[in-house]
Amino acid sequence: MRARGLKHMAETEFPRPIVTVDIVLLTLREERLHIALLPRTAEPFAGVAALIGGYVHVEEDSDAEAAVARILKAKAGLSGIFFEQLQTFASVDRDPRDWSVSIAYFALVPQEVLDEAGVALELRPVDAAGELPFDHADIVRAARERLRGKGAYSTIPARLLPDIFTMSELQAIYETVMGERLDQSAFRRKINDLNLLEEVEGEKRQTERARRPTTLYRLKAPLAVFDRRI
Amino acid sequence: MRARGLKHMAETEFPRPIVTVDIVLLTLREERLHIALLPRTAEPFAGVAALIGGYVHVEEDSDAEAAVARILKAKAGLSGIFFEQLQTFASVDRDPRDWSVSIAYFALVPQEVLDEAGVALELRPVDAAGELPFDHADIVRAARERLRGKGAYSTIPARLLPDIFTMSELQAIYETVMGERLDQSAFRRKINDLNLLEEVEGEKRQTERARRPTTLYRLKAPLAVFDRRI
DNA sequence: TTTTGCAAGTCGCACTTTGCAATTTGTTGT
DNA sequence: ACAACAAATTGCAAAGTGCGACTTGCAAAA
Repeated sequence: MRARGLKHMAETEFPRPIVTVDIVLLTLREERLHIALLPRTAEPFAGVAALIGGYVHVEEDSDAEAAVARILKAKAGLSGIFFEQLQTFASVDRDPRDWSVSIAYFALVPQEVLDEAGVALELRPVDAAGELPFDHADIVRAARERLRGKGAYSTIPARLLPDIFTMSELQAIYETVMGERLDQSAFRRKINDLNLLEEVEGEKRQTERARRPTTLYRLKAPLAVFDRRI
Repeated sequence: MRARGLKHMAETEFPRPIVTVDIVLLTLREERLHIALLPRTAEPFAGVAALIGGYVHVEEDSDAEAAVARILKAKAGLSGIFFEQLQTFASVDRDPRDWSVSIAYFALVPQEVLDEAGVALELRPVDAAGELPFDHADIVRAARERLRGKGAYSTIPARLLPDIFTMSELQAIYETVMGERLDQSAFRRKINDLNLLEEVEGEKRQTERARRPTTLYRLKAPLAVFDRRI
């Protein structure tokens, strides 16, 4: 395979760029969105906190999603979480080594799942992430915008919650993702009209202090898209 | 630059995939969306009509958009037209030569501009494009969906029209892009409320047969996004 | 036992946005 | 003058939304 790649590079006379994937892994901590970062293990920027990412391994990965799944498992101990392609960043100056292509993904994980993964990730508030190497700050910004944009029209934000959740938790997630307060009665009406959820019977949950027990729900479908804003 | 690439490939031990850009160039012919294709000049699939595309030239292109602009100019005689990144297709089996990455773009061009370019492009209805090499059928499908999706929430469809157009032409474009009929009075009301257009005074146009002269408009901003569907 | 506090969940109503049908307007050809 | 025809507007019912007030179920405090 290696030889084959080099052979064709010679034939076509075109030097090839570096190809990597980078993952903007978002989760919720204390009501705020955070990105998960890892210290880089190699130059350039060795030791600096950066997006989870790595080279595409052409012998091993059948496609870019396979590379993402492999890297999430190996570097963050996560599998089966939601991710989707965000945007590709490709230019001569984004990496000091060479012309480079980063196929960027964004991924969402409930904080419970991240805790269980038991990997030492650095979490930073997504809106105050500080300095990041390469063009990772741009990538994070693009992810934030995409989540805000698609969040209002889909059940993607629910991927930040465990499978079973309350209506208030769902509303809080949407508020966080969209960065604005939502009216409670309108929110419930819309969610009910859209018929996205099913009640999980019999398992009313009590929270710390005394209050009316909450109905629990789960998503009927893993992903639903609607054509009006929530 | 070439040597630099090879040097680092050796250092990192990772063979690099092929990197290309492919462009889904859409235009309007007889009220229908068409894709513009070009016969391939090299193997594989030499002579077969395919998406406009080519290798990223790392010595020449500062980023992926520069590669797109270069290729559009060289292969289709077009410059200054609208394009935006669509999605990246990256897998071991999409190109028989090697593991390959195609950063796909979609572009919109008014039919008048395409005619003036004077390049022999093959136009096929986007919804009946027939056989296409590689995974180009998937890329076209993704472009069609993206246009339908974003079209309803932005002035992107107007990029299929000349700078100056009538309200009916605009409505017809939206109908074509979204694949559904729209109510005339509701459409006009919405467009006016959104305050996207400015009247071009004094240049009322007459069409073939006798009718009330049409007001002409142009977009105030090259691209506007709204949060309700047209 | 009653009261209080609190979030869950519902209701009513004004206001806005939409979908649809009918009407009016400006032009040319007969 | 009027027929024909697309451009453009109007009126109204139906649907969707924002907002405040109200009811419900529970447990701790009185």
